[in-house]
Amino acid sequence: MATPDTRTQILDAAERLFAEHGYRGTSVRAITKLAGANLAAVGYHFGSKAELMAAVVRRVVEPITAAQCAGLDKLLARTPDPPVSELVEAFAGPLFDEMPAGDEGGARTSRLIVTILSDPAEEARSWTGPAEDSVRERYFAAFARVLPGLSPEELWFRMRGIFAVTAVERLQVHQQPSPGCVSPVAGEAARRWAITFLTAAMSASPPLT
Amino acid sequence: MATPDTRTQILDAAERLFAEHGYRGTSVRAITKLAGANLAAVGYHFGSKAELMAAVVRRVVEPITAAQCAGLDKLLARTPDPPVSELVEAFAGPLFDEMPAGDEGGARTSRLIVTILSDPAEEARSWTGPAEDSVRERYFAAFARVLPGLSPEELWFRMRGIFAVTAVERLQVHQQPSPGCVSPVAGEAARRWAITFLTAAMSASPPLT
DNA sequence: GTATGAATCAAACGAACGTATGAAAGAGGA
DNA sequence: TCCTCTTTCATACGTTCGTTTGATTCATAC
Repeated sequence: MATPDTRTQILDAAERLFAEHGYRGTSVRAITKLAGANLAAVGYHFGSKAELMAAVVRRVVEPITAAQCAGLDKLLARTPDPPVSELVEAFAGPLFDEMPAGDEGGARTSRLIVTILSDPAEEARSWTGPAEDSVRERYFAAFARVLPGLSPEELWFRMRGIFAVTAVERLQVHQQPSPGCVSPVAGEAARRWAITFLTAAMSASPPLT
Repeated sequence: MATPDTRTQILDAAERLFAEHGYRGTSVRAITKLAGANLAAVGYHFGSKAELMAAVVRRVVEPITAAQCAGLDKLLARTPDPPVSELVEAFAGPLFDEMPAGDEGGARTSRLIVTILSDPAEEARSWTGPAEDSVRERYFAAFARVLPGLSPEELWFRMRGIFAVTAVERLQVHQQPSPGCVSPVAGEAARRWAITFLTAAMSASPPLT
């Protein structure tokens, strides 16, 4: 197996370290050292640390967004009113599935996603683009159609809930468990649990008042 | 109104800045400047930046944990098998309610909680203590009793889900909304939506296989 | 061979960081 | 007033950070 070029090795190292220590907790020196590259290579290949982060995020998020989009297309081609459980699966499933090659069981990707979402760095706001917004709006419309009793505000609330559960769940898989707390389960079981949990939550009747 | 002492002003400023920019994104200089104190005051009153963060977290988390604990006591004094909805409310409610004085609508607290949970800094692991673990285990036992069909692993999964939804939800209230996405709602409505959403999720039958 | 462009390298820059120091200021009792 | 203890202050130390520079290496085309 041929060793990948410097640019790719930096992307791999950065993805791993950003996921483990966050954007601000990762130094360019640590990235280039892990990648076996020179310190100046980041500037040469990416321009700056922030642009490197943007490239890392793009590489991770794009296949997830594409899978979410394809899943919705497939669902809507069959029927305009798919079951809630299948909408949930099409939306949340790719967050469990889509992993770049070399990702150790999804650890890097999941931590990175949470890092993107929760990083208070100003740069983080621009790390996702219009494609992600578009997919989210299409799912919103589909959910609104099959859950007509919900106000738009409450539906957005619930969609954020889907994201919260999948993201935090996958994050905690790779943190040491708290004492007395059973270690989280990765893989197929967690995916099934999440779909069950979220389908019930999405299907709940809105509160009366 | 008398201006509080330097120590309190530093705590307030630190809570706000840590919540907005994370632990690593906040400098001691920024904290003391916002507090109107001298740079060396952090070292004098708290010893180090990490110990200041621990003091901030303690001040925020303690009333929440206490309220969760009291709510469970009250519930179990009535019946050993409370409804799931009331367990959910007792556990998640304080995350919406307990706010230190001066908190602008809970913004600082909520962001800080998410910052604690998601900060990749090693120091963050020790920011919560045994009291939080203890409360969580008591709720686990109560949920296990009224949801006998769930394996311990799946129940832990669902409890993490409760936390994920409340934390991320409250986080997003104070971020700018994505384009096309209705702005999140704070306060009583969000609380009611969360209880509904999470009660349904917790009550779901476990997946068959 | 040799010229050319991309890629890599060691080294250094200025800025910002957390922390430490010792003097100055203030409060309270003898 | 004088002494003592707490608190505040300006300042500096040593590190680490992201970035830049200019030379060097290397493959390829002439």
